[in-house]
Amino acid sequence: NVITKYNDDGTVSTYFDKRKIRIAPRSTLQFKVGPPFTPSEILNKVYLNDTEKCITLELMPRIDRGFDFIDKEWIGYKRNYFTLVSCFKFLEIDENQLFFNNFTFNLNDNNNRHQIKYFAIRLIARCYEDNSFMTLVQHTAKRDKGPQINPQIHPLIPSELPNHQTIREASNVRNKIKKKKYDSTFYLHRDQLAVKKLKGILSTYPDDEIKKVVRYERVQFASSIAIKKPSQSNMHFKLIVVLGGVVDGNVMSQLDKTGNECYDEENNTTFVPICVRETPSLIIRGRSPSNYASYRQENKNSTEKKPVRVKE
DNA sequence: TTCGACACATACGT
DNA sequence: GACGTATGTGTCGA
Repeated sequence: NVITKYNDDGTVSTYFDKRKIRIAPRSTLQFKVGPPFTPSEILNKVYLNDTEKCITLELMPRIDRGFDFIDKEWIGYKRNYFTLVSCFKFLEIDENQLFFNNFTFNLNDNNNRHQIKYFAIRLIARCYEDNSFMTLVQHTAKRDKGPQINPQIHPLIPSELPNHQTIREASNVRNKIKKKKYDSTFYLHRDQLAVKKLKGILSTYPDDEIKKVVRYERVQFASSIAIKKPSQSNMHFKLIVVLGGVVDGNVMSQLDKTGNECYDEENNTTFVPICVRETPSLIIRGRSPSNYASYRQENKNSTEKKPVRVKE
C-alpha cells in the first residue's frame, strides 16, 4: 500500500493512497518529492551586456508536498495543499560573480533590445488536454482566517536549490533564531551588501530583500475547477514553472509565445518568458467521500473495517 | 452533487 | 511537557 523512495538528500518520500490510508495532517510523511519536470523549453534567448553572447538559464523546480505516485499516476487532492519550489542558474556565470560585475542582460525582439530589469519566476496550471488555464489559489498558514491570493510572480536571483529536507524544516518557522539560520539560503539583502554602488542587474530588482528561492506553499487548485470531464473520465492537469525576464513597457505581443498574460499595467512592465518546465500529467481527486479512507461501500460486510491509521 | 463554512483531530514548533 | 499552530478531512446545509 505504501511506496517509499529515497530522495537525493537521504530523506524519504512515502507515496500512499488516501483512499486506503490516512496520515495525520502534520505528519512529516505529508512531505514528499513530487513528479519530475520536463526538460527546459527555451522561449527566448538572453544576451549578456551589449554583446551577442547568449547566456543559458537553467530552471530547477521541485514539488515537495501534495503529490503521490499511485498506480503509475501522479495524484493530488483538491482539498489539500501542495508545495512547489524553484531556483534558476546561469550555466556560464557563477552566481557570486553577479556581485562583482556589472552584468546586464537583454532580450532580443527583431532588432530591438530590451534590458532585463530582473529575473522572475511564475507558476501556472493548465489542463493537459486542451491547455486551458486552471486557477491556482494560495492560502496563508491561517487558511480560512487569512487572505487568499493567486500565486504571484516572484523576482529572483540565481542560486542553488535547497534540498527537500531544508524545505521541510523551513516550512513553518516563526522562531527568530531559526529564521536567521535559514535567511541566507532564501534571501539576499541588497542593502546589506558591502558593495558601495551597484550598477549591474542587482540594482534594478524592485526590493532590497531579494529572493534566491521561490517557495509556492499552501497552493491548491481553485475549488471551482472541474475535476472530471463531462464523460466522467478524469481530467488531467499540469503545473508549469516559467522563468522570465521583466522589461519596461508592453512588449508582450512580440515576445510572449506562451499565451500568458504577462503585462503589468501598474508598473508598465512585461514578464517575458525565457524558459519553462512542466510536470507530467496530474490527476486531482475531488471531495467525494470515495476518495477518502473513511469511505465504505454500502451493503457490504466491510463496515467493521476501519481506515488504516499509520502512527509514527 | 457541489461548494463554502465551520469543526475536529493530531503532530509540529516554541 | 504544556500550549498554541498548521493542515488533512469530517460534516452541515444552501
